[in-house]
Amino acid sequence: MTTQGRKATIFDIAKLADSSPSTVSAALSGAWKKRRISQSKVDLIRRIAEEQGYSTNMQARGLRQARSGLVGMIIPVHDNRYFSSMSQSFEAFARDRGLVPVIASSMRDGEEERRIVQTLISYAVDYIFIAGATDPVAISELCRAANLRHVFVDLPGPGAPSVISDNYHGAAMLTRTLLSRVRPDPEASARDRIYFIGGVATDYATARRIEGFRHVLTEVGCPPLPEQIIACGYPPRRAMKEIAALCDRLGGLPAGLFVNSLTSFEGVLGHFVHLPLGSFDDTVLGCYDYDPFAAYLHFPVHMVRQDSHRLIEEAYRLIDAPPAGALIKEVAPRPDPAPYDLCRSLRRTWLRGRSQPAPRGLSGRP
Amino acid sequence: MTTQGRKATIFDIAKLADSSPSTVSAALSGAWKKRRISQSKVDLIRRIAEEQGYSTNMQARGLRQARSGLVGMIIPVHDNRYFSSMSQSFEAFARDRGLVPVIASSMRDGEEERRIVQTLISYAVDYIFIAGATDPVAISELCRAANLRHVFVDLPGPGAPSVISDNYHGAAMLTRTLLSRVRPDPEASARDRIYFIGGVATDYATARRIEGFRHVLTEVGCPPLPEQIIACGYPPRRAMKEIAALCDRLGGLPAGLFVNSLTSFEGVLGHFVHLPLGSFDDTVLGCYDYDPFAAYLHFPVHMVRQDSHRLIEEAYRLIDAPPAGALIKEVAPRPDPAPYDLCRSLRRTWLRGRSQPAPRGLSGRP
DNA sequence: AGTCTTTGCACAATCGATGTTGCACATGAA
DNA sequence: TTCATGTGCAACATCGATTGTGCAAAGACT
Repeated sequence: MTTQGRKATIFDIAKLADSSPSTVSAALSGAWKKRRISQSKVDLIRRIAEEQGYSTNMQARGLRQARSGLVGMIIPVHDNRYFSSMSQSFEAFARDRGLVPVIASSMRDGEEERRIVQTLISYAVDYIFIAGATDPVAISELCRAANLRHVFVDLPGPGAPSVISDNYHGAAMLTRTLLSRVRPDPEASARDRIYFIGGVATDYATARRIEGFRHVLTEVGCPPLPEQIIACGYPPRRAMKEIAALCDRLGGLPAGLFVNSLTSFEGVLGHFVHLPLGSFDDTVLGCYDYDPFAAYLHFPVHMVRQDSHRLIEEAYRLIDAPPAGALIKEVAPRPDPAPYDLCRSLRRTWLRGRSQPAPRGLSGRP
Repeated sequence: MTTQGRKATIFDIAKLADSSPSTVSAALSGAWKKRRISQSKVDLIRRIAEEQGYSTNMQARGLRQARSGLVGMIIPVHDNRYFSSMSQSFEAFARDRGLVPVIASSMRDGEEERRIVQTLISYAVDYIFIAGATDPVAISELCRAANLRHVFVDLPGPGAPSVISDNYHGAAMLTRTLLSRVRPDPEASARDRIYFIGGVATDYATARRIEGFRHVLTEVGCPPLPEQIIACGYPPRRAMKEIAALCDRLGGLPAGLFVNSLTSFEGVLGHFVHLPLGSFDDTVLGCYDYDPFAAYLHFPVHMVRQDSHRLIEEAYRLIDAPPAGALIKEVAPRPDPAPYDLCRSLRRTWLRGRSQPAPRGLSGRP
């Protein structure tokens, strides 16, 4: 390509091809059949464009077409396996459609979230996904005003379709798993109960999980006391503080812990580092969300694996065929059974002592 | 705002303010002092714009100004703590500058990477960061042709500044840590050695880490044999296969394992699940990269913590004051000591049996 | 040959914002 | 009163693509 200062435009190509800008545009955009441009001219123009390293100026195209080819997605944070897996799927599906994904994190700040929506509107994104919305009502309003298609993921919102995990049944499932290792007893002391920690009680997802948690405990005759539910927000630091306070109150770790999210789990872990050895032996842990590393901690953790890929897939489906109202589509999560068994067996071995060390590293399930 | 079909433009605002589009533009863009627009007119225009829910059409502005306010970043994958932390920092710095971050993942596919660069160019991004580039030479060429500022991160490239981790010394440090638990012995059997696994040997970062690894081993009189270095690529699956094959060859796990990245570590873990109990007792693990959950696995892992925030900070610095050539700025990583001690002590306790269980959950360092 | 149709393309308006230019009016000095 | 100097703003060209319209030339048909 001619190493000029500026990028080539359709005008430059037109001059070189002895043709007009509109013809060049049609030839390169694929509209040439409709516009009856001859095959030979198209070939010529394509060759020259190639030589010149031409590429469409998307700002100009977008301005003219009142679209941008961008699709936005808002997530609370990037550095979290659940949301980063969503980003990965979101991006893959966007590329399949020839769209460019723009992913922004709100840090769970409602104002930041609104600013991001405004910005995306300014850039004329074709539609947006909002995952884990902090202020869904405001978002819906902004989008409606700008006539912008949108779908809520993970946390539902009004005035637009939502795709969410089946939090109620997922939580019930996890609670039952925890109960399989904690004998339910209505007379149990505070320390012998299961505690729910993390999340915001007014958030739909957290609320539904708490309902599931409560339902199962009630079912076995041990309805949770108010203090068994500690919805202290999502940031790791909060969970760390709360778990520390809880341990102080109880004189030790409780019999079971239902952690509401990976970020809260990070905080719980942050406290565990400070605990004396053996502290975890009589505690059973569950986490709503999956992380491949968290699944292999030095103490067993039951995890609920949300299918972020399917969440995103369904979200695209809803964007393509927008239903009228604020439909909510639920996607079932599944448990991740392997780690616990592994870890429990491991511990048993360690406790048994190493009289007959197993051969290192040869394959074979425990 | 008047609930029309379309969004308000400066023309609409001009009409309502009994003024002209250029005046509205100047009033809203902040250039009004330079253009001698009266304060009263500015106030009027601002009020009306607010009422109408006006927001600048960034495509039009970008077209006119030949800039977009977008900044791009390419990373290999989203769902990896190292890169997602980078995204987080990248985004924060971008917002500080009033720019909109566009983050894309290449899946370590050179062709995809080039397509992404082309796309970003089409959208007239102001500059781009490339983290963990797969084909840095091609990227530099594309950017130069489009006259696009760029910086390489994590993996250096030609023709532009680079910010990378001090892989050589980081790897040397990690190797020395591993050696503190594996007696170096020139006569050691294949199984009693330390193996390096993961990464691409021709990648700069991996190459430097291998150099550091080799240097330290050579220093203690045990230069690594060729088969001790298994640069099998980044995908988890590859590492899983290789570690399985290695275990089969050796009749068990080796004495030490230097894992080149988190993704490879995921693969290693994937194999460990299939191993019999007690397999890890005589193996010391190290991983170049940090993940908060991976730091607390059920067996000890030494981790090198790269300072992704500083990497990005330095990258922005280099973008702002672009040096002439292909300068390389190195940022020191640091070890993450806590987990190993914790885990080792934990194990000791478990092995000792539970004659006197520690009080659960009360604070106090091990 | 004359009319009609089809082919192949160029022209010009348009998207919304920016920034240069110039004009009308006001104020102050001579 | 006249000229110089400011002030406040509108007109217009521009960015690079898309798209509705029009118009020659070539071929088809009577």
